[in-house]
Amino acid sequence: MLSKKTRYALKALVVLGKNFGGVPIQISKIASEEHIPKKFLEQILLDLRNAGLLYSKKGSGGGYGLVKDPAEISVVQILRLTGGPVALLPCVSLNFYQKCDECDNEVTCGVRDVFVDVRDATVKILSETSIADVISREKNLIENYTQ
Amino acid sequence: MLSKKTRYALKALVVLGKNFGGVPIQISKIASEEHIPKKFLEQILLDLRNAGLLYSKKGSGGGYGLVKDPAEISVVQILRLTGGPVALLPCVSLNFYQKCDECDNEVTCGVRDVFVDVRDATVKILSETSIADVISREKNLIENYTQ
DNA sequence: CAAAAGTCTACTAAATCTATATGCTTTGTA
DNA sequence: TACAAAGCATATAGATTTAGTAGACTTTTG
Repeated sequence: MLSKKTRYALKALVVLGKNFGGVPIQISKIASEEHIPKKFLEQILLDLRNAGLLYSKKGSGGGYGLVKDPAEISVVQILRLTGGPVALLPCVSLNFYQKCDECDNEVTCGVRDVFVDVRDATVKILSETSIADVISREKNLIENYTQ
Repeated sequence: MLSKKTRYALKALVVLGKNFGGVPIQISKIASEEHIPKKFLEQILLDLRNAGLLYSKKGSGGGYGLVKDPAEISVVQILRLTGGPVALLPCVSLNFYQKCDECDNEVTCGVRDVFVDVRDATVKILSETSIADVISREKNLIENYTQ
């Protein structure tokens, strides 16, 4: 399960992605639109800023914006930035690897082997999907929904 | 991430699967072989028994065994039994669905849409993989490893 | 200068997960 | 028949993580 942090980050990036090229958007605006606790969102956006994904502008008229085109930001990148391992087992995680304490030899572990496949499938989807893709999916969904 | 409970369950089922058709195996044996806290494993196997997956035999010479052929037990089934939602978002989970509190309309949520795909890919793999498959994967891995 | 907005750190509350403890029941066998 | 082996069941403790809150500070604009 993704953490709320990750979910909120994705939601916020979609908002910022739609606004790419425009004037900065305030945390409080994103927070109220997306029903995210403002103080929590502050921390999250700060993280994303420190990771180089967002720029920020202080003072009146300030806010946040994407540094890169939303098409250049993959969903998997956000999961990793916000601390969410993609893999379902620590011993299978590419970026948050941890040895299984209960495993004698993980190289010959059948369970692990299965979850390597799961990880690969997940990473494939999430690395091929950008924030721009999420936005366009949303557009399609709204079209079909209101039809 | 899968819980320890789920991991231990899978490990134990692999042991029991290898022994399918034989005499019952004791909790303590599985626990020591797989480095699983015995008391914890007791609870887990009890759950699996109550779910109809295992039979148990009390008293001296007792233990646990699989009710069904390991080829008939899918990995996804174990995840679900041991409380591990397969999906990465609650609003996408087939068996542990929960509404996203922050979402106005989940039907038109682009983020959700992406994770539906992830879920489908994961469920496909995990439902097509049985305990017997895990065992045969393990055999192959050992062969290649010792070569 | 005042208000708007982000920055930074610390803390707390709640939930969940992992593990342990305790006492019980059933079964086989000496 | 007594005793030991083994599972059954529930309660509880401890640890970890997550989610959210608080408060004081800095920068920018008007």
